[in-house]
Amino acid sequence: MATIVDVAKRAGVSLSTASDILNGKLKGTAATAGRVRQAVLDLGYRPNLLARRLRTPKSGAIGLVVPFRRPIFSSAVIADYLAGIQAEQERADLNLVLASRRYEKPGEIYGADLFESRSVDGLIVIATRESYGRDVDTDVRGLRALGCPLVWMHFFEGREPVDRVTRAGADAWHEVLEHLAERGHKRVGALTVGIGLKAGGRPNVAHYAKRFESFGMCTKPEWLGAGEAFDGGAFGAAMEILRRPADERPTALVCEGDELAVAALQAALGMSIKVPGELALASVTNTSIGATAAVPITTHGAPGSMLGRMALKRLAELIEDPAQPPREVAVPGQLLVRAST
Amino acid sequence: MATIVDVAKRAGVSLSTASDILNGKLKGTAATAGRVRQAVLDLGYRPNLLARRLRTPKSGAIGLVVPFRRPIFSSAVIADYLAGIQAEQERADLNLVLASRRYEKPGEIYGADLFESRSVDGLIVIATRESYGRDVDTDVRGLRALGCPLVWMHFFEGREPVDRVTRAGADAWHEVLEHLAERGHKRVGALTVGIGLKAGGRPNVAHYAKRFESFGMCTKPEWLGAGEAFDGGAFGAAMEILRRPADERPTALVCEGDELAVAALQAALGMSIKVPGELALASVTNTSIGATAAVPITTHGAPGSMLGRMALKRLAELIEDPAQPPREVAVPGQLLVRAST
DNA sequence: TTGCGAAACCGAAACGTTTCGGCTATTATC
DNA sequence: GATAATAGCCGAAACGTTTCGGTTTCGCAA
Repeated sequence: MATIVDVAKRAGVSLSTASDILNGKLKGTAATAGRVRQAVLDLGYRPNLLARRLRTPKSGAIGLVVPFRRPIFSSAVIADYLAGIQAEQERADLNLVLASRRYEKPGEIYGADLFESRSVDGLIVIATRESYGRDVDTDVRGLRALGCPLVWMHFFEGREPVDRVTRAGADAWHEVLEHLAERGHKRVGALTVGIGLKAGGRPNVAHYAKRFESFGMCTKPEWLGAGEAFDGGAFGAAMEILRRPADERPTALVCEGDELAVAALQAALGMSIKVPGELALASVTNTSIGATAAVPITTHGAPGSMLGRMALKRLAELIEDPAQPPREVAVPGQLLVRAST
Repeated sequence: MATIVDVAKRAGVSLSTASDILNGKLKGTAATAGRVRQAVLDLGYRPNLLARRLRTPKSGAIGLVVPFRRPIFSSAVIADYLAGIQAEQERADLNLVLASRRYEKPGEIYGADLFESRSVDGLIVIATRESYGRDVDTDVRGLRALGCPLVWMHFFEGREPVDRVTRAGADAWHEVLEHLAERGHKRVGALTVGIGLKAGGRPNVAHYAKRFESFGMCTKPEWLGAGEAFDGGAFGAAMEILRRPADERPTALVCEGDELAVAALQAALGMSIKVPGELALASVTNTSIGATAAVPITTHGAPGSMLGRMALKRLAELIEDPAQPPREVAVPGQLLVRAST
């Protein structure tokens, strides 16, 4: 394969001139510049990124750590993040290196191997429920000690300050409930996987109840264990709720994410319950699948792809200037009223 | 960060000795070897892979091309492949570089940029429906011209010979139908996305019908446009089928993949149709989600993760010895009878 | 014509490895 | 105890870039 030396030789210039011209450091005579560019075309020269990166300290790639046990990419939320990251990556001309391992050997730190071997300039960690129980503070400290730029996404249960991209989420429940209250709903159910409002993986039932009461609603929240939601559990839970007699059954259901809402939608349609006529459905976490459901789901918040973009942008900043103090980027959300309410 | 020079200096040996010892090319005296290893620990030395790969012609990474428009990772099939690829990658100690772009600029070849810049040693292309209509032969030829080791997965509509990993799939329909015939089913429906049996994206209805007839079954296949399946379309189609009066409704439903079968399952459960009592369900493409459904789905074929593993293994072979003629690795499948029939 | 600043161009060094050929010390063989 | 074979160790070159510092050339004003 052609190297820059071949190009230079063919163009009749020195190696450094060729390099400078190709990198725009030197304009050069119209004649020389032309010869160099022509030589590139003739020889089909493509710079060897390995060599380039060896010289310039950046690797031009970022690592994506998605600790997983099940095939985690099948989650709509993660897929949305990924879509955003990829879109931004294409713009920024960075490579994306997957490090979706389990990192469960003792002492192993999320993605540290990639950074230490200079394969990547920084990391995006998308911590899923799989990392529950893990002492993520150790990861954060370990990576900081290495000087590894890091942006954390999704669940974080540590105490260490760390750069994160989150949804400005505390208001989602509020705004969705408000919306349902305006529509006159009094009996409202909740379908959640039992995380998000309180650390530890269990829903704070009292907390839910209080929020609902403040809108004059009564509720009976239903939740699923972590993971169940993906295995048809959400569908079953929705069926359970909807099988109640019509005057006990909620007139609206707030779900933690669009995936749950879609499951509930399918349960309702299967039981010939009209949406939104007999059952309104809303989700508090916007996901791409909500928009394309049989009845598009009212939801809240910025799309996950936006969060992905922000994460990559922030990481690029950190790589540029690693000395910045950790900062949480909260992407503001808003209510997206769709057909399901 | 410490380099191998620092290690050598600290251990009091020459650079090349340190390198040889660390790479096992040289055993060395117990004393020297010990000093070198200790120096590595003391300094926290990690080899700079960029430099290593510059010297040795391998990059130690493979590229994963998943042309996508929608967030494609949310497909259970792709997620399964990925899981297998990752499992194998972890074993083989290769990096995985994502190139999930659209590659839709004219003349752009799947993943060629990655290979030309020596970022990867080879490519796995997972062509989804998104690449329909693309002239994939150009991609195959282009990559071959570059000398890029290549393994193709999933849909392939080209003529060029190419290394592929496929399911030994033609028999899946046969075996599943046979199984249902043994169970005494006469009225069997089919739910498919309309590809696989014939190029061009349309199902060959006559072909289906003939197969069914050979088992003494009558059928009325139902199909969905590409993409619809993911947007709740499968669920709707299943509902449509199941709403027919009980003596017209099929007693069994064969679905193209577990995802469709799960959608049908949910539709059935919602309509209080017992599975498998009143409706048997089977899929002809094994996917991880079928096993964990509310009623585990009878399915056929090797799991997608196995295909992923095979693809990576084959690619590793090709990287080792690129001169091999293209070969199709067909992973044999078998019927997996589960609760749904 | 002279002087001067800017631009063009070049050679060499550097990035951190691996590897090749050669030298020396050690061990094995007779 | 002499010689051959082996293992230990080393210096230098190489991988393909970018970049630094320098020299030459050019164009323009005085």
